[in-house]
This record gives sequence, C-alpha cells and structure tokens, in this order.
Amino acid sequence: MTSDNIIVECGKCKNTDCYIKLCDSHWILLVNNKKNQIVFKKGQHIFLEGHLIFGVYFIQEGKVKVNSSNLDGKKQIVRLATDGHILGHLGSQGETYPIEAVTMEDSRICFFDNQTMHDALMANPQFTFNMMMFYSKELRKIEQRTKFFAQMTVEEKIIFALLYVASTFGISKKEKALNVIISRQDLAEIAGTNSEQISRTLTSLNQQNLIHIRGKEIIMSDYQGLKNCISRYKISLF
Amino acid sequence: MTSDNIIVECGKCKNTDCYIKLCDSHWILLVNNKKNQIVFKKGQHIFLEGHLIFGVYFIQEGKVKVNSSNLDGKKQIVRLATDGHILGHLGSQGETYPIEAVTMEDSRICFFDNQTMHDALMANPQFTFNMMMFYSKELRKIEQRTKFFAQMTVEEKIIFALLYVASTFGISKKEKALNVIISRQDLAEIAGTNSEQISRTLTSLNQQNLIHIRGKEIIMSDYQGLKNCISRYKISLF
DNA sequence: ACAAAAGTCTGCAAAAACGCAACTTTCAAA
DNA sequence: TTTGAAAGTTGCGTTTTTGCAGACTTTTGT
Repeated sequence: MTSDNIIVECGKCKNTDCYIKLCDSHWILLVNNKKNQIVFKKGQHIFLEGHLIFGVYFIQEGKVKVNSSNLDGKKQIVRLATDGHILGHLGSQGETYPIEAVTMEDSRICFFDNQTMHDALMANPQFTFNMMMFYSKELRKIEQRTKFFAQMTVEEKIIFALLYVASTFGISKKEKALNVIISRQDLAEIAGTNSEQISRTLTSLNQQNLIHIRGKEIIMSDYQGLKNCISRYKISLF
Repeated sequence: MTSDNIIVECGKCKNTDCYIKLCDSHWILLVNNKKNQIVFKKGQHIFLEGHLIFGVYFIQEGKVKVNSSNLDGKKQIVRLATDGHILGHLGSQGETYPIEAVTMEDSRICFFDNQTMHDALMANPQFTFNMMMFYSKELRKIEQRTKFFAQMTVEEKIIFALLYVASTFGISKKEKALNVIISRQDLAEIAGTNSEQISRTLTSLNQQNLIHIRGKEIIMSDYQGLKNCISRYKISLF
C-alpha cells in the first residue's frame, strides 16, 4: 500500500479498473471533490449490517470480504472484493445494509454519497452502462456459486472456495501461493462449512499434491488438477 | 394470457414494471420496431445453455425458471422470473449463456438485440439507471440465497423455496394457494435437494398445518408460521 | 377405456457431514 | 524467554441427508 496520509485523486489514480474513470473529465473532477477516501487497517469494518445506506464504496486498493450473519452469529462470506470493485449499492431513503464489509488487509476505500452517484450516473451513460455490466457480471458469478452450494460435496465446495479466492486476489507468479493470508474460519465461511472440515480437507489435498501448505500460506501447486476436481459443474469463472 | 396472435406494442403494453417505458417516447417507438415478441408454450426453452448471446429477453407476461445444469444432468434453478423481469444479459462477441431459461406457463417474451439495447441504454440515462438498479437488487437477493444455501437444513431450505416461489409468482388472495403448479422436482431444484426430501417435508409441513396440499396445489395456510421457521436467517425478501 | 409413462410417497440402510473434545502449533504480549 | 490466547489438527460418536426400492397415484396418448 502507498502511504496512508496521501489521498489519491481520481484524476491521478492508477487503478485502471475503476468505473469513475468513464465519466467526462469535468465530472471526474466534480466527483473527486465530493468523495471521501479512508484507509482502513486489516480487520476493520467498512460498514455494518443494519446501518443506513448513504452511498457506495469503491476499493481503490485492498482486499475485502462481504458477509452476512444470522441470529446465531454464524457468518457467511457472500463475496470477496478487491481493487476497482464496488461495495454496497445505491440505497433508497431509510434502507439499511443487509450485509457487512470487513477488510482482510489494509485497504484504501473511496466513498461516494447517493446524491453524487445519482447525478454522475444520470450525466454519464458510459459510466452507468459499465456499472450496470458490473452488477450483471457479479450476478452471473453468484448464480454459478448458487449451483455449487446446492450440489457440491464439502470437499468440492472447499476446492471451489480456494479457486474463488485465487481468482479474486490472485496467486504469486513463481510459487502459485495465494496472494492473501486467509484463516481456516474465513475459508469455512466462504465454502459454507466449518473450520474442522477445512483442516481435514486441506490436509487431504496436501497429501494428494493438489495444494501445499507452508506456514500460513496456501500454495496452489496443481491449479489445473483442482479445476478438474470440479469440472463436472462447468464453472466458467476461473 | 391475451391472445397469442396479437403483438403487444411497447407503447400500449400494460406491464407497468417494464424498464423500456423509461426511455424517451421516440426511443420507445424505435425500440418497439426492433423488438421480436414470441409467445412460448409451457415447458419450452427460451434459450439454451451454451447458445450464443445475441441480446436480452423481457417477460411481457408469464412465468419462467432460469436453471443451470452440471455434466451429470443434475439441474439447479437459480432464479424465478415473471412479468417485467429480465432474462439473460448483454453479451460480448462470442459469449454464450451459462444458463438456460424455460417457461413454467405460457409466456409472452420480448427480445431485444445487443446493439439496440446498447444504443437505447446510451441515450436514456433513466432507463440505464433502472436497469443497473435491477441487477443490483437481484444481486442482493441472491446474496441472501447464498447464505441460505450455505447454512440452512433441508427443511429450512424447502420452506425458503416455498416462500421464494410465493414472493415471485404470488398467492391467491382467498385461499393463499401458490399461483403456479410446481412439481416436486422443480421445488427440489430450487431448494437444492431431491424430490424425495420434498415429498417427506411437504407431508410433515402439512401435518404441522403450516401448509396444505390439495391435488397439485400448495396452499400457504400459515404464511407467517413459515416465515418464523427461518426467521433466524434475517431474510428480508418476503 | 386402457396401458404406459411420469410423478409422488415412504421405509430403510449407507454415506456424508457435523460438532464436541482433546491435543498441538503459532503468535504476540509481558 | 516465558506464557497465555488464538488458531489449527485429529479422532470419534451422533445426526442429517442421501439414494435406492417398491408401492401407489396421476397424467397422457392410443
């Protein structure tokens, strides 16, 4: 991460994926002046379940998990997000978040209020069109996850979860290690199981040489082999 | 359904939810001239998994299931859709559908090709904005379904599936019967289980007076009671 | 009206997954 | 370096879910 104290201006932001860039140049300036950029440390909440929605968040740089909990406190990670991704959504008056967003690493987040977003969207069709396509793509992704949740065995769900993490946060080129340190509990909350099953399965995948575990790192030794394990689900995300 | 042979013009369409209506009046005419309206009989495919994407489909009137299958032929219904809803998405060159759409009743469907949609979206910010909001809302809905798939027991999943069907297709005012005749197999493909479990559970719910079964109809006798069964998941869809 | 086909229901045994408990490892603060 | 808390691992009994088999019912086509 770049230094915490310097605010990254939209006009100078190196994040090529950010949709704000699709606005007209004077709108980029205008929106930039309205935005609120915050650097969150690892493990902090960006917003909480039940909080009023005032606008949307763009990730300038960082790694974020979006989760939803039930009354027993059991959590489910519904989405992982990184550079250029959008968190939350435009809210109507009085609407509250049904989910919470938590940083998995230090992250720089840009906040834009509902009114600013609405004005920018109405004035910049290219921007709105791409925002629409973003949501549409995320919808298709999660539709595939729905199938996986409904039909996969626990081992398959865990393999899917590993591939999902790898596709979102990436793997190091040389060693194929996941670009994030992720706990057994977090993996369980992605795969929809418990941390014991994660332990058991990672040990088993390690023995099959499909992955390797080195300390807290997970190395995706045999990426193709993992994909083959779940190929019958025809998942086209990875 | 209105007569099969008469094409419903966008300008005269009684469907108040359709986003096309948000375009400028001359765009509505233009888009109407480009559209292709087809009446599908119950059980017909609107599009198939693997087919090239040429545009999007709007449901003028009808009931549709969107499902995704794996190589074993096992299916999963990922979404139910009715009047005013959108099927498919704008595709890039050479992209194919990862899902298929099948009518559950006779349905009148309007098709708009990629280019027409793109032009209309670029010229009508109100239309684009609402399309974006549609996808954003569907994303939130399915994020909640993700949690339910990950954490619920089979009985809870089946109750959720019943409430999902009721909220999408509605229930008759007097008797609270589901406004659709749905097979055990279809319910299984929504809930992510098998038809035997559906049978067992419906019998049990019937005995608990939470629902009643009359022939092919499912009567949601105790709607609130069903909601209470899954209240710990804080699902805000119904 | 009849037969075939499709759909539904129920019991039962096998398989999968869960959750507790005990134990080990890792990490960070004292 | 010690020590305690948190995270991870593993075994095992219990619970849940599955999938097959067979009976029964409804629908469909001839």
